[in-house]
Amino acid sequence: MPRASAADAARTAWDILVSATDLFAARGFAAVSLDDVAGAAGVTRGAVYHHYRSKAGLFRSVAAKLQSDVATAVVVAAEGAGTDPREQLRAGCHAFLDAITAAPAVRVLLIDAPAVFGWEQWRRLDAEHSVVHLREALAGVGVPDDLLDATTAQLSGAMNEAALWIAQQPRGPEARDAAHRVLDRVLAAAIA
Amino acid sequence: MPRASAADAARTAWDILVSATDLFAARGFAAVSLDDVAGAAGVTRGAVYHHYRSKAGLFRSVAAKLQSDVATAVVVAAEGAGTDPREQLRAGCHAFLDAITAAPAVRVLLIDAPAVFGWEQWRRLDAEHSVVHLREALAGVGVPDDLLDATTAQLSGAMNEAALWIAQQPRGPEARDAAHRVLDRVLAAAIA
DNA sequence: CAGATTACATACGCTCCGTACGTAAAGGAA
DNA sequence: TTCCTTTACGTACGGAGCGTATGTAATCTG
Repeated sequence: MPRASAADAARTAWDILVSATDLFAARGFAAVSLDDVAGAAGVTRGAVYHHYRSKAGLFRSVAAKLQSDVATAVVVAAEGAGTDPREQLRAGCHAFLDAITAAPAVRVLLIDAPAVFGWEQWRRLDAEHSVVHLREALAGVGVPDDLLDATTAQLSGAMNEAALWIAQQPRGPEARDAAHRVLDRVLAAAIA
Repeated sequence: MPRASAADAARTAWDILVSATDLFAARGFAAVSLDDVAGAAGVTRGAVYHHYRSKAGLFRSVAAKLQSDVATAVVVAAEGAGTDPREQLRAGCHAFLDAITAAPAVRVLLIDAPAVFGWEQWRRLDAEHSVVHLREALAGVGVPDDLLDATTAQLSGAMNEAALWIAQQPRGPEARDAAHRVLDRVLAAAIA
């Protein structure tokens, strides 16, 4: 089979990434083979291994993309919420809930990623992109240093579980509303 | 090779379960083969498949055992905390943190289980054993019905993440102490 | 325009899961 | 005791799927 130009190659890599995102989100990491991904992208496994190191490497790229999208939404919301650190924290947290439940991100980021990468490695990736902002925001509203990491972890855990709960709930709007209200109470406690 | 009596068979099943628990906790579900488990237990894969339906079935038994141990510790602590529902809730939650971080349970229950079973199925198993008590306790301290599930989810998520955080932290006692203090603040908010 | 490199496809070995089958001992029934 | 059935494994086999090695043609570079 012939070969494509540099631009086409980038397109191929992108197609693979999109197909992989859809399949991983729908079936989970373990239930998706690289043949599935290659077939959905219209290429063979050779192409996948050319653009990504391994199945885990491909998954890493998928997760990084989703993570980045969520983080962007959070930052935008926080910056658009004025200058009060408390209000920025609130806006960012609520935006996180909405962003991570809207995308096909929930399963990939919150279920499979820790298992595929191992928790410590996943934690580092998460910390670099998303949790940094939460940690900084909590520091900004006066959470004491010795409780900062523990507070960040528990708040992050609460939001993640809330996202999973929303995603699985049949009544979408009501569940989302309830989750946001509970999150406000939890937030109030964390920054009290 | 000869055959063992009924008592010996139960012992074999138990040995397999123990070996599997150790290996799954140490390396994670995906990185452990049934040959590894069989070898550690001193049998062949045939014995494993005789006592358990599949790799996932074996993992399910491992998770159920760990889950049951944690739940028992929580119930004992709650019952030993007097009759005040608030105090029972507090005692149960703190006992949960200690129990799940003490056992080799963290990785199995909080990282691999959701990925292996899928979140909804895992959620059902978890709800039956552990989260029921949390939900009942929260209802008992006056959390309104329309926020009960959301509160249960977020509190559970906060505790799970706290457990993972403790397990990964180099300074064990300090981290544990910080997590318990933050948990008290979160609890206070949830039941306010 | 010729060699080097890129962008794939193809082919192969290896690991590992699940199942089918074999087998020998245990636990009754006569 | 003796036979028969069932249990408790071990062994052997097929298939899926990952990763790597290799082939090949088009593109880029000088």
